[in-house]
Amino acid sequence: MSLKIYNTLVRQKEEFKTIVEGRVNIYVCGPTVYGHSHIGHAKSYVSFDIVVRYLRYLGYKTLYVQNITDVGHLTDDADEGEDKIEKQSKKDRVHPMQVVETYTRSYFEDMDALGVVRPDISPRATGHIIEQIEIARDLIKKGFAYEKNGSVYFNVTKFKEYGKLSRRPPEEMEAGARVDVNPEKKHAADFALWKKAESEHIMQWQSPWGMGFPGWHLECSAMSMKYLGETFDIHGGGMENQFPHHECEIAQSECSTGKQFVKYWIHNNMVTVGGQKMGKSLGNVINLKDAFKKYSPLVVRFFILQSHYRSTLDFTDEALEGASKGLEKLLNTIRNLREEIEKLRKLEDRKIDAQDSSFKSQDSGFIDLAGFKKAFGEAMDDDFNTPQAIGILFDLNREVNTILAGGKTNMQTLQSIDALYNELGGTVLGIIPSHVETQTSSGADENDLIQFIIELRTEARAQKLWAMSDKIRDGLKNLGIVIEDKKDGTTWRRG
RNA sequence: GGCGCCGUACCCAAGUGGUAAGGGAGAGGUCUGCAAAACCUUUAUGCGGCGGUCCGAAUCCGCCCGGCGCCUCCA
Repeated sequence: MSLKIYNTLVRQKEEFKTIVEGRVNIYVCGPTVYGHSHIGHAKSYVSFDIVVRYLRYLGYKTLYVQNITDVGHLTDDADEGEDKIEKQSKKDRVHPMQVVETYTRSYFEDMDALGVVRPDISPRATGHIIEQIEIARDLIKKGFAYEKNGSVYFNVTKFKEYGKLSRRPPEEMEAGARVDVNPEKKHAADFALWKKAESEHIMQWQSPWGMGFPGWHLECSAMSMKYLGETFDIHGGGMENQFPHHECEIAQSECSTGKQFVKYWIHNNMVTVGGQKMGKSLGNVINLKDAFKKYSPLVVRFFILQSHYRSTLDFTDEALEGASKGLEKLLNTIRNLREEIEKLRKLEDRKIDAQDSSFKSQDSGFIDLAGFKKAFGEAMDDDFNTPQAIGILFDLNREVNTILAGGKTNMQTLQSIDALYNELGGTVLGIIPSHVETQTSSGADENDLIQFIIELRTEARAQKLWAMSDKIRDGLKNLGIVIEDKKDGTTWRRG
């Protein structure tokens, strides 16, 4: 088996082949930082996090670039309207760059919480004005763009392949255009590479066409090609950006270089809330910081990965609760597994001291770890099928629980299982933390106190004082400590 | 109007030609003082409907019904 990726350019799954052997260059459209991130961002960046994690897991030396859009993204994609950052800065009465800084930090804070591995390079549009001007100049020189009143527009009629990604040729655009045609443009579908700035516009730069600022699409071409080359392997982004954003990126880049821009286009689907699209105009946007108050970031991540990245994800309390329970089940097993390993380690130390070799002869249930690993890989190879991969983790879970319950274990098997969980659920999916809290994993005074209370309860139970022992258990539960009586003693966890 | 997606049990969700993964919820059982956890069994002769192709279809084709998205904002 080898990795297959659904390429929007050809609308089907293709075998993944890198441009340079063993290396992958990937660019993903980053956020426009004028507000806090919402669950749509979470779905998008968790999805691409999986792409990057899996590529690295497969051994590809992966360079991941994701931009921060801090200028040029207008409130209207038809090159009209205000700059989003400037608009927010007026609202908050702070400098645009303060808006940018505030929400960039907020973005990374949320992504870190979700376990999203940071991009290798997070370039900002304002830091690449020179590169953007250079492409605009080049396109004018080559006859693909024209200047009008201090603004520069790309002439879509000069690029016969315009529309190849979104399958939306410009001829068809004109008829159904909803927006008024900008009189500066030769064709309704022409888009801005550079916009003339009015004097009150705070963010503006010197250019060959006077003071102005870059068009939204241009930054991605400039920054991706600067760091990844004129042709690179993967470009990702949200489905809604297929048109016009990505279509425009292709036009600018390919006309400028004369080469193919990107080999594989990956687009992730959208989040709906209660069956409806999530959008500002509908007022149903769920910010991550709010969502995290109710569901842990790990639950949100797990929930996202339980559906495929090309499917829409419906955000409902019922579904999140289900995901929360499911993840708890998975992590419970990991906790029990690691506690068992801890227990055996202590036992082993003692036995070795006593020169008793009988301990090691204990047999364990057979578990086909290689088979699970293979099945997991096949799921991921099939266009990053995380729901199926998670299903396999649950299959593994059942077998591990059976082994743990049977009590016939040995160190080596348990450690191999733990290593596999770490590899598949940890490194690749990022849903199994390397440290799941156990009663032995942290040694605070509080833990000793809990242990002491449990001992008292054990004594009460020995005397069959059920009312008392139940009272202790209920009391601890109210404090967030869950007690479980097992064959060989009582364990506890924070629940 | 143009382009596209989806409809799988009570809920979420894989499966895209070979006879329905997984999670949640529910039911029964084992273990346990009880509980929890765990395990076992169980819950779609059927995958929106109707036709068609095929030895064989949830999967391919056609029509119909229903829901949604992009072409404004938004990942």
